[in-house]
Amino acid sequence: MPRSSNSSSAKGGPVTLAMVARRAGVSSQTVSNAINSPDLLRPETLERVRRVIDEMGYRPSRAAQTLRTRSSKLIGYGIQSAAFSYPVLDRFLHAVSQAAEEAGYRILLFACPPGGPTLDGYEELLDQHEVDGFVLSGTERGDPRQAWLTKRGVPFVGFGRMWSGRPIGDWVDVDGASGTDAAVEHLVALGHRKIAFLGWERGSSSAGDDRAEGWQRAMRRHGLPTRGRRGQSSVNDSDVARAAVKPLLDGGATAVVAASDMLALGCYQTLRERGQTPGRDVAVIGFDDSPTAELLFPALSSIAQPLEAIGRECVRLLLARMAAPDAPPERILLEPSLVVRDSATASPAGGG
Amino acid sequence: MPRSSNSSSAKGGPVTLAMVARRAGVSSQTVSNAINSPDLLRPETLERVRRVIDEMGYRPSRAAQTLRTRSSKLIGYGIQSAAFSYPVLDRFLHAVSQAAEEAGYRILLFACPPGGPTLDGYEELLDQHEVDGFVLSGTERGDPRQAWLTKRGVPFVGFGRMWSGRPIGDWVDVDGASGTDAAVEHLVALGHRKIAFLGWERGSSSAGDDRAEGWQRAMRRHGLPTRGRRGQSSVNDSDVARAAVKPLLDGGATAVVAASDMLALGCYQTLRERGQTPGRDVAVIGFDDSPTAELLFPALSSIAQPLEAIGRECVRLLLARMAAPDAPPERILLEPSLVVRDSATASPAGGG
DNA sequence: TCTCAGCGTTGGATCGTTCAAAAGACATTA
DNA sequence: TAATGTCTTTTGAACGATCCAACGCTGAGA
Repeated sequence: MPRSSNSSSAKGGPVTLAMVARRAGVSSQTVSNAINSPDLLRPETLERVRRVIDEMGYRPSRAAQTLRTRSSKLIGYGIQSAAFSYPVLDRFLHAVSQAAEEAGYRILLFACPPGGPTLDGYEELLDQHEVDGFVLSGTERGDPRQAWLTKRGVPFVGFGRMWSGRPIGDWVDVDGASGTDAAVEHLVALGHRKIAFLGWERGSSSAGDDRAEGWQRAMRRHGLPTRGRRGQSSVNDSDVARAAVKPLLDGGATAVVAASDMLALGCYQTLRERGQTPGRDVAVIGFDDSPTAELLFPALSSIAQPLEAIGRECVRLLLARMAAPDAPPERILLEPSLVVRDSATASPAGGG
Repeated sequence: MPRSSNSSSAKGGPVTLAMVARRAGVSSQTVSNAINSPDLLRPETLERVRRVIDEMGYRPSRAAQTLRTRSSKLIGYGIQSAAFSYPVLDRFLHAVSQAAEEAGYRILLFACPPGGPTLDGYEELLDQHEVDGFVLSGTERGDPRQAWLTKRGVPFVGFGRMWSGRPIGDWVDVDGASGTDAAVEHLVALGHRKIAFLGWERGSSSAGDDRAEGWQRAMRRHGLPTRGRRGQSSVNDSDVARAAVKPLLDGGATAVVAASDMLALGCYQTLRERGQTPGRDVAVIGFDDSPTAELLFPALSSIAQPLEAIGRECVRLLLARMAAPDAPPERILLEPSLVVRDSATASPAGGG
């Protein structure tokens, strides 16, 4: 089957609908139908048209489709400045892209200025009809995007719960509380009782609060005290992170559950500085399962997010919203999974 | 100045060229000229049209522009499967996006299947006129993309030298050799003589070979032997990485320069396993300056790539290629910078 | 016999923009 | 006055697809 490409570099320019139509001896509308509503055609016509499409290597022009249908089949994603580094962004983007492509969509990147996303970028993309919807991430309290997009009737989905006052919009999130809960369970089973939590400042990050919550409820369930066992670091400051670990260790903690792998690393640092060995003297569990986790010594136990599923669900919810703008919002909470490595396999040194 | 938005959610649909024209009392072509060739208009007409454009919040429809001009103002970037994790991808993508936007372009993501990029994704994007060009990364020997794109006359730029036989195409790369050379210089200044290099298998990665080369030439310049001081790990296997470090340490190396932060971490692991402390017993320098480098204990010295500059140059070269398809190829080699942290500040323990 | 819905297909209008070329305005020159 | 040229604006036709309203024909129901 000689399937030549629709290359515009080949002589004669791109293959158009009309060219296919002429060669197949039908009108261009019929060719269009062959692609978009094959059931309208008589089987033999369909067969013939399809063969010609294949022979000529025809592919519809996205620009023309977009102009006519007013749908670009593009999904916008604002990529934040690297200030707040997200170690698994590459996997997330790959997952979203792949899921989008399976539905005939693609991801359009645009740069969000440092210091939090503004609405300008979103407005420009919309006004120019460049995108059909958005995937948001890093949605925090006070983020104006959700309300603004909702008001304008723009489809969007958030990766991360959106808790600006009353909940609005669709989102997909990971049940962080469930993850830290499982981490505590694992540590308790090993015999740990003094389990600390190292997170961010209360209220500064909703995901952080969520993860703290899981730790707290698991501790309570086992009748273990949490008082004085919660350390608060500021976001993105490794010095503060290290300082925040100290009172926890001074309090005799034999295990630390951290709200991110970065914080877990701060914990490693402080332990090393004191001449202690992470994993042996104090068990550590991180969050995110970033690529470096398994390369550390000892290998860092961490709570892995199901990124492929997240990407899939984001796209699914977004397409559903486009199809039914007035349907009730849908929220998906996915389970993370605890990846146990050497940093959390030992029982407490002093017996708990 | 009441600048209302071009929202399609507002009643009446989007603002078009014709609507602006009617309101300004000119033809739509004149409005188009006001935007694309302002010098054709009489100053007072230009002023009036511009005011109306601003009042109505008009923004040209990208789809219509694309259809007419045959240029989508989009740049394709194939994001590889997460198998080969690249820790600074987020910073690279942000940099490229930002640079692209300053030139009126945006980045279109598409998922490359695991196991190396295929041409299908590129062909589809081209045939549908979705992109004007590509940014490639992870270009290795035997990569068919460069030759294929060149043959079809598609503009592209590589991040990473493209060494498939004779060089083709434009690229931007980091002078890895210069980076490892500087690392050796730094270590020599500290008094180290037995400086090992931990890289990947010879020939498996061109960037890896390049980085090895810099180490070798610096060693030779100082009259230091390199024999038996080069360790070879396979890509992406931390066990092999750890094993590869051992002979280097057994050989009495007091410092290790690694071809990536991942490999440097393997080095940390092996040292810890032997009860040694990285940075104190053996100096370690990584490559990439991934976000975790400064969070390790001791903080990992690393060679940082100028990602913002890389993004800017990629876009610049790509646009130049589009403007002049037959111009001679341009290659940019950027200098990385050594970031010294605790892992490489001590003189050799035994005196070198 | 007449109407009418359904069949697979078609022609024409349309989406919003830019290109090419014609047309108008105005001053200059013969 | 008419011809010439320059500067500014308009007209008409694409770009390549989809939407809509019909086409002529058949068979079923009234």
